[in-house]
Amino acid sequence: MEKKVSKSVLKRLPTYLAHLKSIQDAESPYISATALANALGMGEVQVRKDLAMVSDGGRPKIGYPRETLIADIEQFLGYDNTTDAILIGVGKLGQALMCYKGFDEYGLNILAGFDRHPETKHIDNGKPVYHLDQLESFCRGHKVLMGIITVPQEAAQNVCDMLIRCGIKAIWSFAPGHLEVPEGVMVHNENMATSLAVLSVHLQAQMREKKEK
Amino acid sequence: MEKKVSKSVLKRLPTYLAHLKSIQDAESPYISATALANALGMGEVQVRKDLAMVSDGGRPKIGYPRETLIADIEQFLGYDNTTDAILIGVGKLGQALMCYKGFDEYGLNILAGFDRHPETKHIDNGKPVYHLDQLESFCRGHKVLMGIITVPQEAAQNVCDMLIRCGIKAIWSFAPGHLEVPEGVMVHNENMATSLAVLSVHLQAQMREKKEK
DNA sequence: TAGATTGTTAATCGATTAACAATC
DNA sequence: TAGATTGTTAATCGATTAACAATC
Repeated sequence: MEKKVSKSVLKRLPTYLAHLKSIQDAESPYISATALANALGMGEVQVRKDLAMVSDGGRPKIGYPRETLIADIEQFLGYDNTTDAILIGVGKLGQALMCYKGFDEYGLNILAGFDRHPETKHIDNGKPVYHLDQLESFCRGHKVLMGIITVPQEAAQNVCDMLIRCGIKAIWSFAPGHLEVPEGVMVHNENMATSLAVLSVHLQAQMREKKEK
Repeated sequence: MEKKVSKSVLKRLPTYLAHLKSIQDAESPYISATALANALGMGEVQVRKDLAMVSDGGRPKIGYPRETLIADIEQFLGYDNTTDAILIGVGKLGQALMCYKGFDEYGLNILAGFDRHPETKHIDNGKPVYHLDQLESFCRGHKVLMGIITVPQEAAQNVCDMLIRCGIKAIWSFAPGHLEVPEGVMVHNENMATSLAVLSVHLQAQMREKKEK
């Protein structure tokens, strides 16, 4: 356990975690890699290997104790100690994210939103919205390391540069374009266009198939 | 051009497209794979190979005519003819997606939203919100093939089953869990948890590094 | 012609899958 | 013991990168 884990493994871990949590009231307190794989439609060898990366609680014939496995994955993903984040661009999407309660489970805590026109924005759950001018002092003061970008594409790189000046090390961007960042800063693009591309091409293939019959 | 394209290539295409569109007023009407690669921080061989999959307009020494390339990628991704979709679960996220104007560019058109309590929901841009009871007749009537799921995890599989009964072939889900679907139907999970996992692990590594110094 | 760029063919790398030994 | 399951080692597969020939 605790070896170097590739990005592909990393991306599968939350899926396991979600499933493990969803069956917490099951009969047995144990679950095998095989059972997990079947439930998620994945290869059992892959699941077993992935689990071996983050846990060492597996026992032949029995499987993994569910609670321990959940704890191991959460610890590995850093969900056990919360990450503070700020969000820039309090439009509809920004508001949706700020109000989403599920992030607690992932150890994410959005402290505040920032916007060019904070006075017109209101967040249902009472989280504050500040003017962009206050970004740097807030980030430094609260030692914030993660920034969420939900501004239009035109403003994204600009906002990104600001975040970097504020000491942000991880950026979660919902703007469709590429962002230029220095080394040591990680950007993850929540790329809706990518998802649509995959689905769109699938539908095209489907329709072509149908026609040919 | 028009060969079988792997998923990894598919996922990169929207990135190229976005960049190409963002520089439409550049001096030259041509762009080389090298230039694209540099702008996006990618390997130039990879970009060239990707482009070769969808276009045949590249000319040595000159590069690709930008407009043609854009058209080729859009055609390949099926962005040129619009896909009609419906959305289920008109909460904050659902509303944000229904109001997002950028989807036009990807050929996606969200016709309507469906909800268990449509009377309490209102969409800014006037798109209709219907009761779930009307889902099947609407989908059949409008020959809708794509469904977007923005309901809480507990309801997701249920809604998913409904969509399949309505003849939906592509599902874009924002619920965090795994969805069970029959063959021929594609699910794409917009998995926020995955993104967070990648960023979270990066931050952990960063902090560990800092401590060690 | 020389140089930049394309597209293809071969080599490398990494991730997935298969085979198998270990263990409860 | 027999069978299920783990974890590891080897084989396969696919995707990326490197090398090179073709072309404007």
